[in-house]
Amino acid sequence: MKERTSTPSTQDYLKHIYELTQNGRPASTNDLARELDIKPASVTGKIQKLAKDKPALVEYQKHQGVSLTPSGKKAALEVIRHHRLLETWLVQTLGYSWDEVHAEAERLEHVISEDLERRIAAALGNPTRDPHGELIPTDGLKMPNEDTTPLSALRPNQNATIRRVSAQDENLLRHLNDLGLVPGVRLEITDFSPFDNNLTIKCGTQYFVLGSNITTKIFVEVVNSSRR
Amino acid sequence: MKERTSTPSTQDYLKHIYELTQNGRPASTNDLARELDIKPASVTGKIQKLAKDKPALVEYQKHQGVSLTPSGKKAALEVIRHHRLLETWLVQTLGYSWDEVHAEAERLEHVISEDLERRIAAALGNPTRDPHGELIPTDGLKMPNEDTTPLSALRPNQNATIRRVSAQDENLLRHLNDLGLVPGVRLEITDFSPFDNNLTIKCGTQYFVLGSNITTKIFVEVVNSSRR
DNA sequence: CCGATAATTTAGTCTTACCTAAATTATTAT
DNA sequence: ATAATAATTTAGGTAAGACTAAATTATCGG
Repeated sequence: MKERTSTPSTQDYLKHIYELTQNGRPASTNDLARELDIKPASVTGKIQKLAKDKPALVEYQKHQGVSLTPSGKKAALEVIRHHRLLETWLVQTLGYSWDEVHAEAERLEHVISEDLERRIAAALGNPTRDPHGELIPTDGLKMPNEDTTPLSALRPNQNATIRRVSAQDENLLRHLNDLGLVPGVRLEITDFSPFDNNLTIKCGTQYFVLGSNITTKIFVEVVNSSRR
Repeated sequence: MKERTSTPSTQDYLKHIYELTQNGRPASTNDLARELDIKPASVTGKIQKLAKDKPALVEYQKHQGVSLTPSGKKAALEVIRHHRLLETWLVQTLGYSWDEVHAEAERLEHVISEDLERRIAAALGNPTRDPHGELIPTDGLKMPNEDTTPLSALRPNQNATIRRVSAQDENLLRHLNDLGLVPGVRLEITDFSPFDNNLTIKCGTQYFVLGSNITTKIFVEVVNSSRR
């Protein structure tokens, strides 16, 4: 999160707790504060309030971190659905490129109605992924399953298809777009350097050497071939 | 304005001052408070701040009411442009009817970027009027001129074309839509009752008797015919 | 196990913007 | 003109939600 013009909303809290919590463990005050670009002490205050609201949106124990209750998770998925539908809409109907849409969607996601959400979804044909390949929670607020691995986990001779790119940095996204490393694209690992964890991949007729700053953000579906 | 969920933004203040000020006189604290659905005392406080900000967005003297400075007017026209473009977009691309769009646009108008504004305008072919016939301020934030009269000012034998309907009430708008009293439609005054100010109009093959609650909200362009 | 360091929480302050009630100013009718 | 009424402003209170600094609790290497 870059810089803050106003105070983070409850929805912002929930969204970031959802993301930070994807690893299975509760989110720390510090990490949340970094994401929201406010001070850890302020997070503690807000979290304590969210935890004792009724219905409680988060579960919280001192020094143990925060996680979402079922209603908190619903609210988080709602915002994420908004965000991803909006990004898809901006790209498909107004000619935005995938690196330009994040900030705009970030502001719109909080104010669109359920009615508008559904109309946008319908107009787009109820898409299941946004322009980055991220899954869009369903109307019923279920997050679809997905079986992907970070590109960084692959080794020479493995083949894979890019499913999603989890990044918001505009420059990085533009760069990947220029290289053609976008969802749907097929690639093969041709080399791995244990020293710096660089991967060399072959993509169409081109070869790229990618550092872990990139390979940890590209998630692929492994194609079980050339395994005999 | 119906009910308030959050605190009115500066943009809300400016937009309503703009509207209330269209009659040439400054807006009163009371009227503003009613529009914003907060108490007059709260308006005074906020107004005093806006007046001494730099650059000042409003001009203000105790007990004399508020008006917009040039920069305040620019900011107001910006929001109004957003609002009207959004309403047009909702109607034209997502199948909303003109009575459904107000509340949604009211929330979106504050968060869209100039970039998105221009893309929406371009995608719609840079429209000059919104679905209610209201003029959309230009990209350069000039409000186009218009020469219309309220329907209530017409008298029998006059002919006119509906240009805009200045109302947000959903029921009223739906009603007018059902009757076919929408921008572009031609009508003729056939009767006037000085007692209750009701007008009878002929519109196509139908006759309607309209009270002043309606006739003051429909603005028309008078056709100089049948005047001999 | 224990001290050093890092992470987190508490306590207290500040700002914003609402509210109500009281005081003031303006307007209107007699 | 003046009393009654309406409109507006002031004063003081409250609630959020940020901040800093100090206190507390956890974690980790030796």
